[in-house]
Amino acid sequence: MMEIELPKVHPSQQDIDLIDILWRQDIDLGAGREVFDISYRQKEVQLQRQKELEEEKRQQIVREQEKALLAQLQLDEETGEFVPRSTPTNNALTQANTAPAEITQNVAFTEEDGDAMSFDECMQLLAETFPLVEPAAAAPPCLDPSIPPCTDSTHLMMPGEIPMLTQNPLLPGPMDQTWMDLQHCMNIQEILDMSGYVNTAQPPNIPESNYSQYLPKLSDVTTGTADMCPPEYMNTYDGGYSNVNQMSLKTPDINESFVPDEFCDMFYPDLEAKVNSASLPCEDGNTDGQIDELPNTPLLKPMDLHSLSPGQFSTEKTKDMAEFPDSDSGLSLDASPKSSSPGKSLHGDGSGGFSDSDMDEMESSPGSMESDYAEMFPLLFLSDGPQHSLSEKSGITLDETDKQPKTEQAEASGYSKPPFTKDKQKKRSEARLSRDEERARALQIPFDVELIINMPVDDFNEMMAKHQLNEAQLALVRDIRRRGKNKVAAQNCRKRKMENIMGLEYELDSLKEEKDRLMKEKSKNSRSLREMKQQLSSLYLEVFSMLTDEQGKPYSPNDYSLQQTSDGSVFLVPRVKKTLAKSN
DNA sequence: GGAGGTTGTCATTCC
DNA sequence: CAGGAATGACAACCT
Repeated sequence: MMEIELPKVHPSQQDIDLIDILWRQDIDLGAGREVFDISYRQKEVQLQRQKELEEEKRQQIVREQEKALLAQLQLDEETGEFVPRSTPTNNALTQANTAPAEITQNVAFTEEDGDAMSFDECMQLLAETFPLVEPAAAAPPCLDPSIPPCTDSTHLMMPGEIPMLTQNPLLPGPMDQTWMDLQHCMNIQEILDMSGYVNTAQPPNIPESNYSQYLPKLSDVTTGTADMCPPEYMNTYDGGYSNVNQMSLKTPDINESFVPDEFCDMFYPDLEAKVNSASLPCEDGNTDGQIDELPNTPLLKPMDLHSLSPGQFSTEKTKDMAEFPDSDSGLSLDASPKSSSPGKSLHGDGSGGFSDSDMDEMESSPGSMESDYAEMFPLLFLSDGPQHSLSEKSGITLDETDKQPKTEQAEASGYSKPPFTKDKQKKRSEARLSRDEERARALQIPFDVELIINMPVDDFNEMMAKHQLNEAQLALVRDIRRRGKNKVAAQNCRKRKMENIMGLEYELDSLKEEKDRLMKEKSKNSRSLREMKQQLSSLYLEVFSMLTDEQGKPYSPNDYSLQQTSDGSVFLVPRVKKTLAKSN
């Protein structure tokens, strides 16, 4: 389309230019919209949320696992029914990993063996002792899918069969915590693979690197934000998950792991989500790849190539000085819009002062000051070998100044795309940048503004010392540097602020979802517990109905209760005696 | 023409 | 102490 309108003088060269321009426009467009377009931000946020959701679910799986394990152990400590063997914590954890049937087998009355157990306690014991009665009691073996379901055998001990779950979940540091979480996740994956829930093993997600931690330059701001998760935000979540994990270890919770359906609900969808989102890191990689594919911008502007000798500053320079008396002596005071207005020029005559809009006009007019100045005030700096090496040494790249002439060239030659908002803003930005450039030129400062801003301070000072600038020039150069630094800082600050806001919004959403999830889980557990109690109650009564004394009379559940000793045998204990023992 | 967003700049604080 | 990052506030500009 566009080529038709072009004079086909040098088709090949034009094609190349066109490709280059379009390519740059694409790059600019992509980067600009990523940073500034709210819809793109939201997409990025959604992407990030998806990833965080996976992370959360993965942590949730680990949490559930640890909860399920420690719930049993905690149950011991709270009720005193199950006396943990005098083993180290690891052994206790190992025991906790065994099936509930084994736990039942380990049941031993404490020193209060003679004490009465509550009805619920008895029923719980019964439920675990006679798992055939109701499915809920048989469910615990499904707690850990890696363990073959324990049937009616009450004398099976498999302490060493579950090595992966014997790891101490309390980990020393955040890195180790993250790594162990990943290991847990992998283990769960393997478990599910073995149990046939998942077909393919999913490699563990590589811990997300904090892309946002490295945002020192505007170019990074505009290009490196495919992953928009703010670092503070990510760190907060990392820490938060670690905390939750450790806190969950102290939370006894039996019910949620007892129901096989729930088990499947908890694990399978998450892993599925994991599989579905496995391509996310690749996207990041692509983004990075794009960044990497960006051409290494030359250190110097094309304009710089026309460097002239210092001696070429001649009468034209003075004429130009007269034309642009906005040379505000380099005082930062003059940088204020008021002082830059014609009427308030420090020079007082107001004849040559120009406002920002004036400068915009001058900048936007074709063949205007930009090129004129380039000819009139070539950068002396470039004729200076040492400084060049300095800039190379410091790795300074003048991206904006490198791109700017290209864009102008494209616009001038009719290649320009439709006027995007971003373009206008970019133009405005360039115009603002040019304000300092104009001042620098007006004061005959022989350095590029970008160089002044981006140069390391040592090199900058060296350069200042080498070129004997007057006070006004020195002040202006320092102001330009300060403003340039501050401009980038302000951009970063705003970006950070936006990321913080988005992160907080996401955190709020996550907390709401977590609350809903916990509420549902609570009601589900309550329902399950209620059903279990009913089943155990009926079982208890059924057992009592089968017990008779010497005369063949049935025992009354009101007068007797069932208790189980450490060797698994069940005794009928009179309730009166229990009450008395308790009172003691 | 006014509201809201964007950007640059200044002042200030902190590291 | 200088340099610079961070940030609130303000103004100019744009949509």
